[in-house]
Amino acid sequence: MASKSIRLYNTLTQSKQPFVPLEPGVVRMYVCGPTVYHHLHVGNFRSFVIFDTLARFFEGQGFRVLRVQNFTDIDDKMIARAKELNVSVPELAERYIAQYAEDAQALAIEEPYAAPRPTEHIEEIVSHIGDLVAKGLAYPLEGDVYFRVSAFPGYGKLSHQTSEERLAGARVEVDERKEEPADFVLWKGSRPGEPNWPSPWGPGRPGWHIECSAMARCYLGDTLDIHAGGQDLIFPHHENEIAQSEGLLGHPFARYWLHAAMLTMDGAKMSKSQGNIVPLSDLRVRYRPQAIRLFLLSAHYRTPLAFREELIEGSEAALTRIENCLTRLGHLLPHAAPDDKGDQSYLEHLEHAERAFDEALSDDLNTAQAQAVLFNVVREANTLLDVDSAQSVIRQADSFLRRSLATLGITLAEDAVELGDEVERLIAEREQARRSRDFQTADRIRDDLRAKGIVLEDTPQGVRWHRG
RNA sequence: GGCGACGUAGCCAAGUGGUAAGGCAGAGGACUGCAAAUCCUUUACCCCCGGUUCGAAUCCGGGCGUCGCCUCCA
Repeated sequence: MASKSIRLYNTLTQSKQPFVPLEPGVVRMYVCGPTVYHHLHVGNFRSFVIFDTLARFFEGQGFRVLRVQNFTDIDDKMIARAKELNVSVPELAERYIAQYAEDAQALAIEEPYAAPRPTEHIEEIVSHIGDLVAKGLAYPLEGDVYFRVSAFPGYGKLSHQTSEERLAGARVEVDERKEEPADFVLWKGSRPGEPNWPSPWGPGRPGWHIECSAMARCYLGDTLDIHAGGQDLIFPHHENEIAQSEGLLGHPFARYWLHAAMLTMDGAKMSKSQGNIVPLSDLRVRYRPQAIRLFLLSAHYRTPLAFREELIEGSEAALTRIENCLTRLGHLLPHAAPDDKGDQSYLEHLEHAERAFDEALSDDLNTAQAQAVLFNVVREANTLLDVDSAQSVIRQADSFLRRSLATLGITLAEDAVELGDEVERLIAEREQARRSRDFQTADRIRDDLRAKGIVLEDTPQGVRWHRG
């Protein structure tokens, strides 16, 4: 059979490559996290959910995953926003890190191995910059420190464009003090009143790009297996990280660079600066978070995904369909034939589906394809349950669905098992009424319970209920 | 202008050489006391024009259109 290898599209090589970790069985993965100055929107979470799913898949395949995802808690935006809200920068950071945590929990994003913040790693950052200066790769300038792009020959290898090529279309004001327009800031001297830390070049704060280089190295070592983020980070952020890290250390910073495409809204990228954002904290109270996650994984991660609220509604319907299937499986299990063999051909079919599901995710994390496999199993299981069922089949279908959902990070809330005596009594009463063909009473009870959020469904195996 | 992508049913979206996954929505039907759930049926000239090939949504060329990055950005 084809190799079981996982293939990932590497932005660096612009091709899909078999994934081979540096250390067998361990995946060292750094995901660029958010700047915590505002509510995060659904678009931000697309990439976090995607790379969380990748980590879950690796784990399911037996890897140990060291996933680091940072919080940027100091930069110009943080300072400006803190001033706007009249709070300190650390207070601002705490507020939005807490907000992120709530959002992430709702979307079932697993706790990372580490969630570092630059303000807690100033020492490593300053030291990294100092080494770059000593090596001639950076130069101090009036309290700032800049990276000398001309001293790093590989600059442009990730974004596949040299700085000269970029210059042609440059529409940006160039800081005339810099040696070259492409040089970027590593350390930013502070102005009065701004948060600052001591350094050999005077008080200041880290530039944006350096934090990831320094913190990734700190937690994961000199070479990462995977470095991931949104496509909009390819340039300049990740290009600069490569320069900072490889310039200093002299070997590859990350072996696989993964980039998630943007979530779009009316054809344009969802982004704060364009003012077309939907904060996750708003969305998740209107729609089930699991449905939001299902939606975010409904397209392949390198394809732009169109966002509209009605699409989330569609995902809710799809999610309900899966849950109904699981409910049916659970409900029918006690009534099924205790036949150990079950339907042999269907069991084989399920095994095939399991392979197909893994294969889809192995192929550059094709979550859309994986979802298709999952929904096919839902339909086939339903078909089977309509006519016949054996316990072995039910158990296996149930376990396939649960395992697949867990891999995608779709965690289903189990209905509370307790209905309460009163409700139990009403359900029994309705059953009695139905048996005596008193449908008026039966329907009245059903309506009453529905009003209380308990939905009854009559099946050949007896009444079934769910909350809704 | 440079670099990188994309254009598949009403909508979202898989599929990189052998006549098109999946989800949502719509229509019809089966089942049901009625519902609910479920199942079945049903909707695609794969942007356009050339080329390569026995054969292309899939490869090549051209065109049209859209998006991203080049400035903070997941």
